[in-house]
Amino acid sequence: MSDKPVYKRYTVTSALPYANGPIHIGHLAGVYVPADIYVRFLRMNDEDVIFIGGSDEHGVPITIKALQQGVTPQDIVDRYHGIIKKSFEDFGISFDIYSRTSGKTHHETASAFFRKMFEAGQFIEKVSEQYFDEATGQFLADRYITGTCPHCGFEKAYGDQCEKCGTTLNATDLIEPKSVLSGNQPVLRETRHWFLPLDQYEPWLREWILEGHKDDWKINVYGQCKSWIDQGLQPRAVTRDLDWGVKVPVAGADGKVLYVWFDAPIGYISATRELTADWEKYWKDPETKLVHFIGKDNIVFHCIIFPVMLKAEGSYILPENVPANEFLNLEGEKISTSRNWAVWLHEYLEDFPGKQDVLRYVLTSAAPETKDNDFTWKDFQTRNNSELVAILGNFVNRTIVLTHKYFEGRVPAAAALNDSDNLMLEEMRLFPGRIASSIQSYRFREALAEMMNLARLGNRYLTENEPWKVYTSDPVRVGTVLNLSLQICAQLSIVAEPFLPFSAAKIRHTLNLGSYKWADSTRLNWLPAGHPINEPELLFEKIDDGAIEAQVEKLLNTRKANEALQAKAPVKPGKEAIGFEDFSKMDIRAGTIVEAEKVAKTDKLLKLTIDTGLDRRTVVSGIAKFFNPADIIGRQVCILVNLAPRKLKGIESQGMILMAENPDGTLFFVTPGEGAVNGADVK
RNA sequence: UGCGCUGUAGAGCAGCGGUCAGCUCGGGGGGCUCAUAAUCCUCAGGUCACAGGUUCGAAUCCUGUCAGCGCUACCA
Repeated sequence: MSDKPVYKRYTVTSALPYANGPIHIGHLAGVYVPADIYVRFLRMNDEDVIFIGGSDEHGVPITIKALQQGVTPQDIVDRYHGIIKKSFEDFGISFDIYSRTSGKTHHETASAFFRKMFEAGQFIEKVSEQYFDEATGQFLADRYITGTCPHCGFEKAYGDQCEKCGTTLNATDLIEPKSVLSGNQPVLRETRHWFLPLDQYEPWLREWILEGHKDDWKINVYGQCKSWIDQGLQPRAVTRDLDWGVKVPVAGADGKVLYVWFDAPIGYISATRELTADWEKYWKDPETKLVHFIGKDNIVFHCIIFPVMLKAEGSYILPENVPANEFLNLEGEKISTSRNWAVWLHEYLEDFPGKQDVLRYVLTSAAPETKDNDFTWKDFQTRNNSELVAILGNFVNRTIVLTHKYFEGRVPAAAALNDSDNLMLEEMRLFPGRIASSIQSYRFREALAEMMNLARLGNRYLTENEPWKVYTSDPVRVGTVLNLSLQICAQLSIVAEPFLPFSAAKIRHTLNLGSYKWADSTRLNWLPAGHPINEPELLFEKIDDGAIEAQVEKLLNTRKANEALQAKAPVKPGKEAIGFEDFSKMDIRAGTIVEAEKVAKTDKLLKLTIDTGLDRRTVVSGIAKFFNPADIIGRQVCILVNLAPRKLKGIESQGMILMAENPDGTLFFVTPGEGAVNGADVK
């Protein structure tokens, strides 16, 4: 960091949460808590810093959700924007502004941004054929088209991906495509779009990222960027045929909007404009340090695409760092908004009132900084009870209580210091620097642990000096010990501020202490002798098993509800009638599985060898989730033998095992029944 | 399929070529009693995912394998 330029101010952004659901602990741990720690720290250093957030409110999923619920997209985003904004405020995420991309300023800003690039010839225009729904008179986004997957025959595949077999699709690949809007078959129609030629920026990206940020970007971020650049960048469309979003501000672009990933990051700029008339210095002055806090899914957009946009536009600075975190799981499973598998911030705030700092603490100490991590309620409880309560809360409490007990709530004078005092003070002096250095290099977990070590130092100091024993013989010595212990509390109130702002304020109140800057944290003499302090109040309280069990119960209910929902899935509707000839074309035989093994690097596939009576052949079958290879060897099954061979993961599959499938996806073998010989004809 | 990140004591992490592999929580033992049965000291616990290789020396570098997660272009 030493040979880096010195910055005059900071622009800190945190990923714009998508306004189709509330905020959950994954968002917090990955993005908002670390960003908030960072900016609180900068503010304490008297840095000129703005902290930008806002809701990302465009994009197809929101229009789909609106359609499903029979309301407008604006209704959807209004609802979630409100919930999100309020929960951030209550939680103490200290945004300077929390804006939204459906706002007027944003539409103007994004529009102007596009126009400037457009006029400078920064886009490529391409005409292509896309599906158009004649009934509703609009082009269809890929997610608005369903049809039969050409790979697995699943009938509800989307235009971009088949959720059954996972294959990435083009809408035009679908067999019998249908419009989600009208149910009609859409027609292909020509449409014009604008593309950002990322490929042209490849040399520049190489220089800027691969050489310029080799050492200061996190390894996961750098690796991901390198991977993208090395694979070769392609032009990306920046417009869509949709009516929800920022209108494309170009003649002849009616019915088109900016694609959501193009407009969303511009939202950071729009929010800054709303915040201050002086916004340009935060975005265009090279002496401003721009930092994006994001999750790992957003790396490419913030490290490649948005920088290319900024570069192409020409007048903006580039991010100095993009500290992306990995993901947080919940009780061993991926957090999922749609499956309601989450701890929602607004619910947490209701269930645990006044405990913002507990969650901040747990999420910071278990932050997924280098790899995915797991949040469990048990861990939440343990960290609260045996760290926050036992180490930090207890130290402050015992110091305050002792001061009241022996000195009527006034800071006693420190007499002559002995070696142990001086040693302790020397250690104390080191903490602020260490914590600062960790925060500056985005190691918040480490910084927090260091802060806790200061409380540990305090506990050890008290225990070693035993004021409760010494008092009868040497009250003056006790005065010294408590004076120094109180100074530790004061220092804690300063260095804990970025992590635990609510508790830091509580300590300050108890100590009857004003606010201090980070630079004051090495002073060590904040409390003069005679200074009155307030009555002790507990910083943290124990969380009992009942509260934890209630939360776990809540999750179990969610899981049950999800399973019930799955089981309730309706039986598929019948297919259209076929003639006997069609049926008799199929050659189905009884056969026996003689070998079975898992196909490497797949979840679902088993490689089976089947004795069909006619021959022995290899069949690759997607049943690994339900059957172990060892359990099915020797089992008799029905097999379609005259199916054209197909390669799966490089293995040629010669036929298909007949399976019955429940609506929830559970599979069952279709068995010929006792006495059937291999090769028996099934008809 | 390709690429990226990750894999270290029961749990969460640090170390990333060279003193006995460290820290926090949990567990065992002891001390203290000011404190929310909290604190303090101490002990036990690891063939550093696996297999090869480079090196005087590897958790640390290289190759391969396995596992988790993500990305692979319209997904926010």
